[in-house]
Amino acid sequence: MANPLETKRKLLEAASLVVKEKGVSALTLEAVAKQANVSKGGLLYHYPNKEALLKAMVVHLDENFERAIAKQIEQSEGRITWLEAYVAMSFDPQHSQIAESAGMLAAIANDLSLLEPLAERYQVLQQQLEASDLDSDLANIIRLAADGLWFTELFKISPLTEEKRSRVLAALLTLIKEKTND
Amino acid sequence: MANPLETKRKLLEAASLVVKEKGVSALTLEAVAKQANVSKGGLLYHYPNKEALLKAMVVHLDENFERAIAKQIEQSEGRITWLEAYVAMSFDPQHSQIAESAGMLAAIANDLSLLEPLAERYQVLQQQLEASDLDSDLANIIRLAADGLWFTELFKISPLTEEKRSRVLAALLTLIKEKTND
DNA sequence: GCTCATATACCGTCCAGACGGTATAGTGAA
DNA sequence: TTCACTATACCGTCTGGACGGTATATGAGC
Repeated sequence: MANPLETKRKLLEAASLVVKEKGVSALTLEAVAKQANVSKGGLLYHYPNKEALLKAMVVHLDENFERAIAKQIEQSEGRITWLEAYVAMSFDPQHSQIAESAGMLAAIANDLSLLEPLAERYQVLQQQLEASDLDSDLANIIRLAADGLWFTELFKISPLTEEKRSRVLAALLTLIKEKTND
Repeated sequence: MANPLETKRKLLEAASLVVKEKGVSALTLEAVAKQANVSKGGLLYHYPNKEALLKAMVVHLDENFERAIAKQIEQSEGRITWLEAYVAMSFDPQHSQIAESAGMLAAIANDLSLLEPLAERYQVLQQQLEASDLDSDLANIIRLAADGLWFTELFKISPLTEEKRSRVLAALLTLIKEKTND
C-alpha cells in the first residue's frame, strides 16, 4: 500500500468493472470503493468528487486507445499507417470490449461535456487523417466506418457476425491499400 | 384533455426536450411532467414507471427513423434505394439532431438492455442490406460509416465541418451508384 | 331523458430509500 | 511528522413511485 498511483488504477478498473457488470446506473461511489477494496473515504481522498472520477475514466480510455495504436504501428516497424492501425484497433474484439469503454458510457450518462477531452483528441486524429496519402473523403468514410462499428458494438446493436466482421475489416484494409497514392 | 394518445406524445416530446436541454441526468419524472404540463401522477398514469417511459422513447426514436426513410423512398418514387435513403438520413443535420435521439442517450444511461428493440430492428435493416444489389461487404462499410457519423455527432465528438460532411455524403452516394450491379 | 354506476384520465401529496459529500477519529509505514 | 489511507457516522437533497382523491365521459336500466 501507500502507492497512490496503484490505488488510482485500481479504482479506475473497479469503476469500469461496475459499469460493465451492473450498468451505468450502478456506478456509485460506494460501489466503486467496495469493488476496489478501498473505503469510501479512501476513494474520495484520490478523487474528491464523482466528476473527477468520471473525467479520469474518460482520459484513461483515451490514453489506452492511443497507446494501443502507437504500439501497433511500432510493432509493424512503420509498415502500417495510422489509419490502418486505427481501423484494425476498432475491429479488434479484444479492444472494443475492453472495460475502459465503460468510461464513455458513464460520461454519457452523467454529462456529455465530460467527453470533451475525447473531442479534442479527435481533432488531432482528424489531422492525422488529412495528412495521409489517401483521398480525404475516402479516408473519412473509412474512419467513420470504424467508429460506426465500435459504437454499434459498444451498444450491442450490431448484428455483424464474427465472419462478416473480419470480411468487412479485410475489405476496409484493401480499400486503403488500393487507393493510396493514386 | 381526455386524449391519451395526445398526452403520451406530449410526454415523450417533453422527455426528449429535457434531455436535449439539460442532459440525461436531468431526466426525472418530475422534470418530464413539468415540461409536459402534466402532473407527476398523470405521467405515472400513462407510463407506470420510469422504465416504461424510457422504452417508449426508444421505440419512438426507431419509428421516427424508419418512417423518415420510408417517406424518402416513397417521395423519390422508387428511384433511390433503401441504403441511399439510410445514408442520406444519417447525414441529414435536421434528423441527426432530432430530439428523439435523446431516447438513446437516456437508455444508455439507465440500462443498455433498453436498446434491445433497436437491436432487433437492426437485424431487419441488415437483411435489407444483404438483399441489395451491392457487394455485401461494401454495403456494410457504407452503413457503418453512416452510423459512425450519426454517433459521433450525437456525442459531439466529430470535427467534420459542414462542407466536409456534404462531401463525404456525396462520396458515399457515388460509391453506392458506382458499385451497384457490377 | 333521467339516474346511477363504472371507467378513464388525470391531480397533488407523501415517503422510504439512495446518493454524494462531509466530518472525524484512528492506523501504520516511511 | 507526514502520507496514505480505514472505518464509521451523519446530513441534506433528490427521486421513484405509491396512494388517495377528483372531474369528466360513457353507458345501462328504467
